Amino acid sequence: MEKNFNNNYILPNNFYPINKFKNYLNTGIVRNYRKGDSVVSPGEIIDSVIYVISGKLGITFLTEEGKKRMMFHADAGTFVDRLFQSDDCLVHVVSEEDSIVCFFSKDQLLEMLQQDKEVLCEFITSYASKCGYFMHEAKEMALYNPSVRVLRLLYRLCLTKGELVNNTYEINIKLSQKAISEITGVHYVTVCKIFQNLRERNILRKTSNKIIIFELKKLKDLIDQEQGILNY
DNA sequence: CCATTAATATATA
DNA sequence: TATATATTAATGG
Repeated sequence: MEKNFNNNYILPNNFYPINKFKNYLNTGIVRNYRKGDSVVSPGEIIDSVIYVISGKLGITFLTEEGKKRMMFHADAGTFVDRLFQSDDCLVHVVSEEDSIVCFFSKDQLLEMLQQDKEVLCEFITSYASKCGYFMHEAKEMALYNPSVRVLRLLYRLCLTKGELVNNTYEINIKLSQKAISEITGVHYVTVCKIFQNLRERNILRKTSNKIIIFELKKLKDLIDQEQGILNY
């Protein structure tokens, strides 16, 4: 297991995978969903852990005004906990791709964790990775203003996933402005303006599947100023 | 779908 | 009260 695994969960998906659950699929209930299918309706109580065998689930919650907000995505190997959560918000789980999932009840889960120490370790590690993501999220929201949050996300992505290619950093990642908006809580129009601004300053450029950073130091400087960067 | 732009409204320091 | 951010709506790739 890598050291520091807990620090590398920047995006709300690909949390630490629990591969050993695959050995116990026969003890749970396996179901197939098509893209767009609802897996758990808002308010529905299923008292299970939903393990994603393949595909991807999207977990959103409804605001009081009835608007949806993304919480995280559960990729293959990760899970959605609908067992230990205290439910004071309306969570909606939707299949974002054709997916195969396995429902484990509390008894089935506890049995696995008791039988197999490695499963226990993976489960805790996976939960910790998700917990770490949301703790970071809470800290960002509390300490930084919207545009700085976007800059910080880009900076962190560069440090962790950036590759130095002839004097520029390339982050090979498919990340839409809308996704960045969901992660940072910054309105998507504002995200668009931020990228426009960064492009004009020749600090970085984003394409649909790549972010190229020309001036990492300038990016850092903007973050350290702790101000908004949009001036019109 | 996703990104851009403008016009307008809120929010915040 | 100036600046930052959100909202809405229209438009284009």
